[in-house]
Amino acid sequence: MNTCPSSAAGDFDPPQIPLSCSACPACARNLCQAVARAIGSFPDDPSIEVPQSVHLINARRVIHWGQDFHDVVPLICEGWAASVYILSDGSRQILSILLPGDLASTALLFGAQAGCSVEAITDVRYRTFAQADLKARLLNDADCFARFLRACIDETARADQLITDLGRRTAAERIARLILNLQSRLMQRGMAQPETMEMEFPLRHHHIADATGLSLVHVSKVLSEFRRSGIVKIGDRSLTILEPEALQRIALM
Amino acid sequence: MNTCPSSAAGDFDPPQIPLSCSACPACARNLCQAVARAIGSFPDDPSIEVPQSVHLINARRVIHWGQDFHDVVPLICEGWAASVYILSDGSRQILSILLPGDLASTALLFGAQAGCSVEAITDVRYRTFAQADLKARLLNDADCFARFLRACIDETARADQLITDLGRRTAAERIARLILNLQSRLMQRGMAQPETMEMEFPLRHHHIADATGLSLVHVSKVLSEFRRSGIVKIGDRSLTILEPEALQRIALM
DNA sequence: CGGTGTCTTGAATACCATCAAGTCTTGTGG
DNA sequence: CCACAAGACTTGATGGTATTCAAGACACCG
Repeated sequence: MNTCPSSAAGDFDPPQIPLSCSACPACARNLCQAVARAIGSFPDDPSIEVPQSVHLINARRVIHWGQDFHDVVPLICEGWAASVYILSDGSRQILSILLPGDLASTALLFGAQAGCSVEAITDVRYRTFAQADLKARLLNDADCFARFLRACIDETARADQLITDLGRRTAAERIARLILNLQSRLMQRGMAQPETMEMEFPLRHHHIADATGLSLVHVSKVLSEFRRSGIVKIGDRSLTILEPEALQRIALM
Repeated sequence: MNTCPSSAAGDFDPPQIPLSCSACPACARNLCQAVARAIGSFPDDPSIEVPQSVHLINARRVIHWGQDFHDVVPLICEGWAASVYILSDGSRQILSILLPGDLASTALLFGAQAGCSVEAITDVRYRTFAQADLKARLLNDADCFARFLRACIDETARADQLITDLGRRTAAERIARLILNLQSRLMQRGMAQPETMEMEFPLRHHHIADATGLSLVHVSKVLSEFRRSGIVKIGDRSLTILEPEALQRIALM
């Protein structure tokens, strides 16, 4: 795991960047590769590396403030993050959990101020892209554009699912679906074992609560019930799905 | 009001199409004009009119089935519609209420099957655009592309707001926000009176319930309370906001 | 060692869903 | 034109799901 001294500015080891980007499980299927190549900051050509666009940040720190204006958009390279909307009374709603390769928000690419913040769940390495660069590239590079559209569609589909989850499903259903969705996304990235059904799971209960629109206390009760009935095993930042069929039955898939 | 005999196929009066499109309050600010001009079906050049892409449909009918594949996407010309996700147990969640000028879903433009249906709330006139035409145009026409991005951003922002509404707000808050959102969107189109605060309001209670994730019964109770306290007046498919400040206070804006 | 963050459990309560019954309107066909 | 059915809205009673409040256990860290 990366640990960052304190500041968000680039305090890192330059030669490691190309190495870790090449190993990034999301590089091939996401915007990252296409955009970075287009802009000229991809490891293909380390001489044009743009190191100041890469940042390390500690868990529970804010990557991107929603109320500010930005001309850049962050892309998660390593670790977990979340885009969060914070209400005036202090309560919070997680709009999306961001995994490696995810852009903070595809719409935020163009729309300056989105109102939602991005927070690190684990220690996170991310890079930022300038809106102007991206906008120009999308119209000139068909591959970029196709990946961008794919990312938009995925994001919209997941948002629609989340809306129906919050509007029409019970607590157990929401939590089961969150787990299954994360597992599926981790599998796409080769970050979860297909056989053992074990996955990295750094979410705290309050993250699950904010993602599912529930209270922290109730999340604890539902998860305890899942554990008692032998559906999942949770331990030390990891989660194992012991009975996938049971979990899918709960999730109404 | 348009009344359509029965079928969804084009059973209409061709010369009226250009007339009504010119009068469309959404034409100027939306994709419609730019795209239609690009594809060659805009009233600017009636000779290339594509009448078979225009449809009339009755209230409570389905415009677009979510489980089917489509190579076209509907754009609302007149009337109100809704994009709805239907669960296996029959319960429903409205993802978005569609007003004149709205594309059913900007992501659906490219992603074939989205899983959500589009239903007419009132009698609706809509036109369909072929995905292929649009996709090509967006890359060639900067004005088209800009409007498309704007529509994407608006749609994403409203989806994010809906997620936090459903996850973190009470019934009264959700309903107040729904009313204010609709009023704001109608104003943009010149379809609501700024002075009298009166607006067309064809939503049934079950529409409000499905849009806010509440039960039909509870919607009735909250609206009755709003009426009793003199905040809104509801009558014959119209709604008047009598005390805007009170409504905004409830909505936590 | 206190401070902070995390998780758990129980009790009381609030919010909203469900059930049920009734009124009223709208549309349809005989 | 009337009868009937279906849709729309309201209201009260009851119950369940999830929140809030509260207190305690545990781990981690400076």
